[in-house]
Formats: sequence, C-alpha cells, structure tokens
Amino acid sequence: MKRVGIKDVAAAAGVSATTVSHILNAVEGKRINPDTRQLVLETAERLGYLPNNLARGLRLSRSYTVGFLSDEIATTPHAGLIIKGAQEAAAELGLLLLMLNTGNDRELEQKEIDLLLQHRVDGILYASMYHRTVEVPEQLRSVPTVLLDARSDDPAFPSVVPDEEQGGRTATRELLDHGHRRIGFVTNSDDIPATSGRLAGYRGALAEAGIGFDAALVSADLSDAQGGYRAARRLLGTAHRPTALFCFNDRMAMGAYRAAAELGLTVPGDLSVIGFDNQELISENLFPALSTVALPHYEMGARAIAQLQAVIDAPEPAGAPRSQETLHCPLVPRDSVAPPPRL
Amino acid sequence: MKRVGIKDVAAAAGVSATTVSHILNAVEGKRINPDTRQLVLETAERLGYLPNNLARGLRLSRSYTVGFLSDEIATTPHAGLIIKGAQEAAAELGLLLLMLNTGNDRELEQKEIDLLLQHRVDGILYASMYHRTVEVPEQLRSVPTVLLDARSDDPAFPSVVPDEEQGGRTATRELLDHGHRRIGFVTNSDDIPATSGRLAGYRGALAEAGIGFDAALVSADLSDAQGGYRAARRLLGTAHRPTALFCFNDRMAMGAYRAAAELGLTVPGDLSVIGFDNQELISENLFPALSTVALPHYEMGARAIAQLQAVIDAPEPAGAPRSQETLHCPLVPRDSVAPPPRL
DNA sequence: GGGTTCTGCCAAAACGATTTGGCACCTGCC
DNA sequence: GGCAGGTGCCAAATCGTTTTGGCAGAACCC
Repeated sequence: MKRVGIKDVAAAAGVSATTVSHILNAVEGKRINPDTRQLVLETAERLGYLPNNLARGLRLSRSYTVGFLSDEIATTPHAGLIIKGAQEAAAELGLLLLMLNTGNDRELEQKEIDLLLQHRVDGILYASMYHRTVEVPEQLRSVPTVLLDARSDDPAFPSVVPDEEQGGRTATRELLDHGHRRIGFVTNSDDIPATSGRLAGYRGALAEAGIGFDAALVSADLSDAQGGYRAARRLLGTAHRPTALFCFNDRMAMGAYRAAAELGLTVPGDLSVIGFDNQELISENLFPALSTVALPHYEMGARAIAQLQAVIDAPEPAGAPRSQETLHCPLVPRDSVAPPPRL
Repeated sequence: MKRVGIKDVAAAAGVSATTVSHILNAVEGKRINPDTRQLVLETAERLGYLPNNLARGLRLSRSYTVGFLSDEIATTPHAGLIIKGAQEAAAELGLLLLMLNTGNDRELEQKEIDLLLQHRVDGILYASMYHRTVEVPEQLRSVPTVLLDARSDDPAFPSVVPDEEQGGRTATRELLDHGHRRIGFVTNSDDIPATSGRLAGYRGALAEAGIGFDAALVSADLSDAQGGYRAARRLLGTAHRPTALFCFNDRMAMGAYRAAAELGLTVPGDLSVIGFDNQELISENLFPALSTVALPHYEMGARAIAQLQAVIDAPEPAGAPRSQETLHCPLVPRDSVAPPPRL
C-alpha cells in the first residue's frame, strides 16, 4: 500500500522533484511558468499526493507537532474544553497535538518528556487540570514550553491562567446587582490560587458597593457537595441569615441547594445562589438551573497555543521573562439569582 | 541548540554509526563484543542521546504514532477516561496519540484525516463520544482503523463498544436482588444502541426473575434531568407505583430524585433508584450517593489500542471481517438502593 | 602453512522531502 | 554575430536513522 511521493508527481507531470517542491510550497523568488504550475498542481491533486511529514520534518527540523502534557486528564470534564481549544488553535497553525498524561508521577513524566523530545515536538504545553503553581521539569528548558492553567515561580515560562479574582468579583456583583446586601461566601479550604483569588474578588466587589466585609459570612469546607451542604447549613442557620450565597464551585452550590431545601427555602425566591466553574453537567441539571461563572477553558487552550507559537517564532534570549496571561471569567446567568425576598 | 545524533555517539565511542544502531536496537543475529556494547550504551547515556523519531520513521515507514479522531471531545466527561485508557495502552507499545476532533463536521473530518495521513500515523482510532453506529469515511480504508464506542455496518472495521444489554440486566438485577418486584424504567427516546440495549437488559432480568413485562412501568423522555423528572413523576403518580426506578442515565436519575422529593418520598427508604453511566460529578454528589452502572471507558480506550495493534501487525486480507468487541459494564453500588418499604 | 570459519565491525544506500547553486535556452541590444 | 541579462528548470547534497552486504583479521583445522 505505497503512498504517492513527490517523485511520482514529478514523473507524472514530466518535471523534476525540485520544481514540484517549489510549486507546492509556493517558494518565494522562484520563477515558475504558470502553465507548469497549473499542470503540477493538477497532477498532485489527481494522484492524491500528501507530503510525508516525517521526511519534511527531518529536513526542516520541524515536526509540526506539539506535546500536550497534562497531570491528570480524566478527573475533570474541563479537560475536554482545554484540549479542544488547544487542538483547534493548533490545527489553524498546521500543528497536531501529541497527548500524554502523567498522573502526577514524576518519573513517568520524565519518560514522557523524553518521548516527546524523540518525536521532535516543536513545543510543549504543560497543562494542569486545576489552576496551581507547578515545578517545571528541567528538561523542558530545552524546548519551547507554555504553562496551561498553571504558573511557575520561574518567569522564564509563559503561562495562561484564569483571572480568579475578576471571576469572584463578577459573581458577587451579579448578586449585588440584584439588590442583595447580605451575601454569604461558601468557600473551600485548600490553599490554591482559586481560593484566595475568588475571596479577593468577593471582598473587592463588596468594598466597591460600600459593604463592609463580615468574616461571619464566610464558611469554608471541602469543595464537594457534602462540604457545600455543611458550609451552607452553617451560614443559613444563623439568626440574621444571608439572602444570597456565592459558592466556590458548582459542586458546593449543589450542596447549598440541598441545605436550602432542608430549611424550606426556595431558590431563588428565598435564597439566591451563584456557583463557579460552570460544570454544565451540574449547573444545567440542577433545578432551578444554576447561575455561575465560567472558567475560560477553551480560550486558555487556544491562547496557550498562541503563546507557544510566539516562543517558537521568537529567537528567545533564554531565561528572558515571558508573558503571564490572565483570562477573563464570564458570567453565565441562569435561574438561581433573583432579588432578595421582601422582609 | 543541536541535539546529539547517532553519529555523535559513534564518534565519541570510537565506532561506526552502524554499530551504535545495532547495539541500541538490540538487533538479532548481530555479533557484538560485550565490551563495545557496554561502552556504546554508556556513551549514549552520557551524551543524553535520544533517537530522532522523524528520521527513524522515515526509514522504517512507521511513525509510532496513532491518530485519535473523535466527534466531540468536549461535551462529556467520559472523553477523558477513553483518552486516558487509549493513551496509557499506547504508551505501553511505544505509541503516541495524535488528538483531533471533528465536531461532527464531515468536511473538517476529511482535512483532519489527510493531516493524520501526512503525519503517517500507524493507525487511527475513530471514536464516538456515545455509543452509536457510524458511517466510516472512505479514506480510512487505506489505514488500520478501529472504531471506539462506535460500530459500523461494514464488518471490515473492528470495533469496541460497551455491553449495553448486560449493563441493563445488571442494574435491574441489583434492584431485584434487594427484593423489588415492581421496577419502573425511566428511559430515553433516542434511537441509539444504549436505549434498545438497556431496555433489552431490563426485560431480560425481569424475565429471569419470573416477572412479566409491564409497559406501563416504562416511561420515556429527554435524557436530561428535566426529562428524568417528568418521566419519574408519571411513574410515581400512578396508583400502584413502583418501589424502584432504573434510570437510563445519571442525569435522568438526578431528575428522579427531585420527583421523589416533591412527592415526599425518601431515597432509598421509600424509593430505590439506580442510574447508568457513572458520571461521578453527579452520582457522587447527589444525596444519597447514586448507585449506578459504569461504562467501561478506560477499558474501551485500552482495548481499542490493542485491537489496532493487532490490525497493524496482521497482514490483513483487506475487507476481512474483524472483531467486534463488547465490554462488560460493572455495577457501582452506592447508597440509593435498599429493600422496598414494607407495605 | 594454507585454507576455512568465526568475530566484530563498517561503508554506503536507502527513506522522502527541501534547498543550494547552477545550467541551458531565449530575448534583446549593439 | 556576440554578449548580457532574464527565464525556467534541474542535479545533487542534506536531514538522522536502519539495513544490506560485505571485509579484515583472528582462530581453528589438517
């Protein structure tokens, strides 16, 4: 099952391989007779010629391939959108994505990077499945690398992350805009950028609205539905309960729904709820559908590829500080936010 | 930033490139002095030699690369596990996955297949994000291809799919085993293998238990939480209501929970519920946690790679019928199934 | 000692593209 | 006619491997 090569096209068109190559690659500064060009193009088309990327890459020292190295691809549905964004942006540039995941195994990671280097990838996307600070493996210094949904303390690596603080501000503002003044924050207790960023956004929005920060309105717990349930119960059990809850993520919001139901509070009539992450499986299937703030996963993937391309193109003075890009988290309004009940 | 090649190793070790190649590839039937072997291995290690896969592939007509072509990677969290299964099994064989998704755009799909062929992939996994029958593009006949979570009417393509019928039987049996005799089936109304397969499994399990099929216990609707809610309401509103519900998927089960809550029925005290798909974001976060049946996504990915490898190895008589593999769907018991209430 | 067999290694030809450096022919001009 | 310059094409080298078909020299045998 032999594929047709450039020589076959050349022979069929009665010209040399050189000429075919010049024509197909539209090389600048080469004079080609329009008739010949036409003939060659038609012949290539007719024979179904597809350039052999291995040969091409060998000659050009360029594989038109990018490694996508992620810590844990399986656990979150977000992974899909990041990949999709990266893949589509890559395809636009004629690049293909080589997927690997390390499962947070440092040793395996080494081997996988070697594999990618063997395949002579043009660059590597080092992706995390949740926004965090990472320790970048040494080997990645020898190849263009961009951090995706992750950042490093080493400024030599460009990174693309969501703007957690703006997201927190957006969520809180959505509640403020509906007239809420007493807003609880159901947060989580991990020390990650999302936690501190969203809290900062929450405080910022309150300050803007001239509302003082009240630590009694913040309740932290595990970041799943159980945790959200407990934290919400604590906040809603108080005498002067909040009229709205900003939840750290949609899973915690799911728990908040249950807490509200148990207390006989309807959403959004008695209590408004807003989540974060826009996990559609949850936010769209809850009743009422959950208003939330989306993480720009698709855009992160796409922007990471753009950054990578920039590094590949730029003859980088190694170690020079690179762009740390922060992406906007948009509001996704649904049905869980309404004006506070009249007292 | 030039990488070290086989010639560099040869020079450093004082032998020819031929010898280095023989040693590193452990070629059979070649006599090598153990001392030389040792020296070469050490030199390669010391210089950090990594073979250039492009050159290697060019020579061997083998890229050690597999295309993963999926219709829609983003919409479902299952995607991650399929990919992970495929990726890990591939890595085991020294293969890397080239990811592309078509978004169900036939024209784009053509281009992407061309791209994969340009990169001279050793084979292609043609994956669907839900079990269905597909029309395989013509171009895929020229390259080893395996259908993943999909099947074709053309028996030339091997495929790997979940055993929907066994899954339906397993779910129903779980309810029967807890003593339920009156079991409702909240199903969906699309004409896909999952619908008919799970229904067949439901009927099969009932028959085994000597219970007659009652069409009034089956209610179809959209396959999301809203649909599940409506279907469950219909079944639970009847005079002689079922004591347990088998739901087509976890999202519908989520709706069933709400229906139960509205009717004042507790799960699993008054009503047992079992789902399907094991969407952990839902099943683990519902209260009580949802018992369900898992789709073997990881295994499907892994088995598909195994099948692909078989096709690559086998000098296939083109068009010969290939294996259609069906994978077991395991029960995932949680807290939503209990014995029926005593009347 | 001379032939034969082993041992251990190597030179050179692929693989399929791109790129460098021409070369042959034509045209126009004096 | 001779020369300069332009036009349109091509031969050969190259990228980094693998593989084929040896070839020297040592060891063995009689």
